[in-house]
Amino acid sequence: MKRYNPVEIEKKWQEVWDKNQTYKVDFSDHTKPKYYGFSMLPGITGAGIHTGHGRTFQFSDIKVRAKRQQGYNSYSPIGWDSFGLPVENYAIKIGKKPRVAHDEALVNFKNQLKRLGYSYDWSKEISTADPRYYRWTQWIFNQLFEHGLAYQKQSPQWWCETDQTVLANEQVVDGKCWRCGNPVVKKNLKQWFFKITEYADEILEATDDLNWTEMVKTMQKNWIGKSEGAEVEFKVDGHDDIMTVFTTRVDTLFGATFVVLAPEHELVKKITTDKYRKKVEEYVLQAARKSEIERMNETREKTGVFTGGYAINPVNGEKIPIWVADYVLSGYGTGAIMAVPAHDERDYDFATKFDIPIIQVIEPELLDQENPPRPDAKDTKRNVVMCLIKHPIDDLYLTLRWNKFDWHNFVMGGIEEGEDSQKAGRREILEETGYKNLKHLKTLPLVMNSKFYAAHKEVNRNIHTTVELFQLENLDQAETKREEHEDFKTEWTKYDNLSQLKPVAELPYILQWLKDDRVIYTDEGVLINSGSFSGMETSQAREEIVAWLEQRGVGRIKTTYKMRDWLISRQRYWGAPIPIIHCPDCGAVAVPDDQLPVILPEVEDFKPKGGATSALAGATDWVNTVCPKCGKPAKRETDTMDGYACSSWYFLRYLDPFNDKQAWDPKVENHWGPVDFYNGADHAVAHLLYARFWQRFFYKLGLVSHPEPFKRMMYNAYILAPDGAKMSKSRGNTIDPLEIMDSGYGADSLRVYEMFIAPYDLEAPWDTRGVPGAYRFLNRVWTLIQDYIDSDEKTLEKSVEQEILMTAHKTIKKVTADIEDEKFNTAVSSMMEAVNSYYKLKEKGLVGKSDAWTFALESLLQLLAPFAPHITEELWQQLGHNDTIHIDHWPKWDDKYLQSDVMTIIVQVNGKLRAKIVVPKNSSEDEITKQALENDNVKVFVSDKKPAKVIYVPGRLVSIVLHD
RNA sequence: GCGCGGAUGGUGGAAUUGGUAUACACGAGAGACUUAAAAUCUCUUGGCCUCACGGCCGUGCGGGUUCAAUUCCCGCUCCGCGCACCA
Repeated sequence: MKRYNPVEIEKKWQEVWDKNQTYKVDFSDHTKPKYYGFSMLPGITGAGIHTGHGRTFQFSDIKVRAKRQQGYNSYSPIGWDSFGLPVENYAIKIGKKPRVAHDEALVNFKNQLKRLGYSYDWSKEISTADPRYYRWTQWIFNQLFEHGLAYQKQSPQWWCETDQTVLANEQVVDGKCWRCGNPVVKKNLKQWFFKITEYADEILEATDDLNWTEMVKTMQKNWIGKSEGAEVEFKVDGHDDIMTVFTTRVDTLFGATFVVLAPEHELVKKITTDKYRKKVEEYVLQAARKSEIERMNETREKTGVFTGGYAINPVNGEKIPIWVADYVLSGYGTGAIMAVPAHDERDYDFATKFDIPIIQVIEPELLDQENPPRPDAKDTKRNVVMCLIKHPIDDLYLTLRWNKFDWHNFVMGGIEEGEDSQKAGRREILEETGYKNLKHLKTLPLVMNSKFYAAHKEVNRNIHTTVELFQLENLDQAETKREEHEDFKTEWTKYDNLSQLKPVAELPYILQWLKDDRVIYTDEGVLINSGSFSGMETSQAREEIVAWLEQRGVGRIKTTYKMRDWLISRQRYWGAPIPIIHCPDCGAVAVPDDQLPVILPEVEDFKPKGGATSALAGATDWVNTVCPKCGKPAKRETDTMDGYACSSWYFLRYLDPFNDKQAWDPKVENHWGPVDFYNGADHAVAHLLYARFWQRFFYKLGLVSHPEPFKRMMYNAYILAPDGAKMSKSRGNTIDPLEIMDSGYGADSLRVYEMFIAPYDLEAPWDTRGVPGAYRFLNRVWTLIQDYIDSDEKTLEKSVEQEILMTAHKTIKKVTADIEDEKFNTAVSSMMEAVNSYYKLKEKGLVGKSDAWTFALESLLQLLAPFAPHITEELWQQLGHNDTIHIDHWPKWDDKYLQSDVMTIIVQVNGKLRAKIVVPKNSSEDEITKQALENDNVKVFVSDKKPAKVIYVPGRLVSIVLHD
């Protein structure tokens, strides 16, 4: 019997696959359905890949391999993200030129990936730094430029001092550079942008329908950050200037008691009066000096200064002060806001700090769930005061416990003509409780509308409640004159027990107020203090107030996005040159398509110089050229493109990698696009948004057949290091797949463990004993099949044959479904179960050549092939097959083998498992329940009691319910 | 702070529409084979009680719905991730 030697057979089969071009795809072959899948383009670094990356690549390999076996023409390409910061920084580190450093690192990458046995079509390998590739990246730039989607703009941008370049918003994480982790600063520079914002709405709308990991969809939606609202114009008092603000809550316009400009806002200088100029200038300067990191780490303590200017609220003509504060961002909306402190937390904090009035303009509408209004009762409307009365010393509140109703609440009463709520409160307290010496502490700054059925008066109450907090100075009581004592008793209640009061619909707000001394109502409700709009629902008011403003030309509906345009300029050498020539007469002129590629010139010193220009500026021969339009001397653009540009279309180049007439042939894309399966553990926002943007642009140009590039995007987790930390080279805790393979376990064991370790979306720590475990499993598969090969013909007993076939068919069904559902870990488990079950028969000497065994073992190999391609190919051949197992070999199951002629029924007594009974499949309900009740153990628990109920769930259980 | 996940043995993790909790693997223990070890094979392995049959408890905590809850509902605690003054 041959022994399982993974190192030997893996080498052998990798050579055979290479030679036979087993995984090579013929694009023109349309005889089979296509399947196009792969993982995110690997970025070249000095470190190579670790087992976490390996797992990521393997997910797509399994999907593609399974489809290939299922009769699809499966294409899994491979390529390299060769341009960009990681390679350049690595080159600087090892003191070699980027091209050389890249080529050397690539050797290790290729070796790793080849040894892992991924089914790539290596004949179509691409690299983004290959001029034959970036020629078309530049061509796409020209297309965008031509369509007004690439433009140059001077603006403050993120700048990384360490990497000496600007960064896109998406590449700044928590105020730090995504690459080096150092804090970034803002620099005002002239930069190239792609106008992704033009596609924001389109991309957003299409997001929900994508079959993508939900988290990624949510992140993208948040990143786009669409918010629908209105612009409102405020006249500046005594100026011709108009101050435009953006708001999503135009319904709160009557509650605006001040307006705020961002420190960078252009109006700040103009409207500041001389008296406040010094302070304002100081504040603006200070805000500019603050790094973003400082702003983020700060507590949210509001700061700001008054400008001396006033704005006029268009809706009521009120003059309200104009402030400058850094809690208003210059880059969002109009960089100016109307502040409504009653209904916005930030504005509230600011207003309380600077003593600015707060005006409530929305009243919450509350319904008492336990005592809802009754349709047959009369409706009564009242203004009411609710009195919270604190004990003079202890943390207790005076409450009323009602005799006839299940009520427990605060002292309440109507506010009468000529009374204010405080006065009414004092009167009610005296009348109902007799307490007379109280001091008023405060008023809840929120009047609430609530509706409930008042049982003691048999009417529906619709009340507007003002809540007053009093404290007793002492416990002196006057005689209470009324008979109300008969209705309730007074009671001191602890703060913690106030939540049990009823009926008090206002309770949540009251409790929050007592606890935090801060209640800001930001939800929907009904307008008050809002002129002719009072009484209107907020949603309706939003529409009507905008209409009102629009009529007068001082406002309009407006949609704003958080997403900004994509900044693509990089002041670094190692990237695709931006194909632009700056001509003194013609301006920025695109290099004509037939002159592409603009080859990245060889330079001696490629290191960043730190200025606003890249190292390319030093290549004078290259920089100095002539204008393609007028022929006059002109200079080339020296910025290179963001590496993300290169990786935003590679999935299209994969479909036509050697085309030197066009980026890809739309006819090929029409058959092979879009990508059926795509996965990765990074780039949830940046790369995936950029790729979607470009795909949509290409779609408009008629170059691709679908508006979305990736049908399925599976966002997987990375495996953690054995120490539970993130695997990283700097921590020194990475695990190199080569090391594991070289130690004798081979790629297949590693691959099986990678899939078995955890579900794809779970971060699980790497267990160094996991690969040996997977090896044991494969070794059992090997032994089992050797046993079969060495055996003679055998006639199996019927029951044994049935058992084998049932296991085989069950496993086929389970693994097929699990791969489809991307539950790779349970797919492996079920194959292990099958092998364990076959092994038991083997130990009994029951393995022998027979149809059942042949089917069981061959189908097992076919199911295992995507996970462990080498051992399965070897054993497939040993079983006498001359073709590869990896093409067109997938087993089918038949449900008829899954049925057994008996079934196990669980018997529960009072919900507890008491017995299991085995009954023939066709038993009737009566037979089964009868048998259940006759079971000895069941009898013990039923004893002499009579079952009150017997529930039978067909094929599952009998549940016997006894009375006490 | 807001949003979204999650919490199951010593460990990684399984469990259709609510219906045998802990599949599979790792680790641990015992045994077989062996001069011995490794490898391999078999058995045991949630806790407590019991000679055993079996019983009681058990899926982060506290309640609820149900004949029946890891699963559904309400309230909490802790952990992870995302967003973070976005008007």
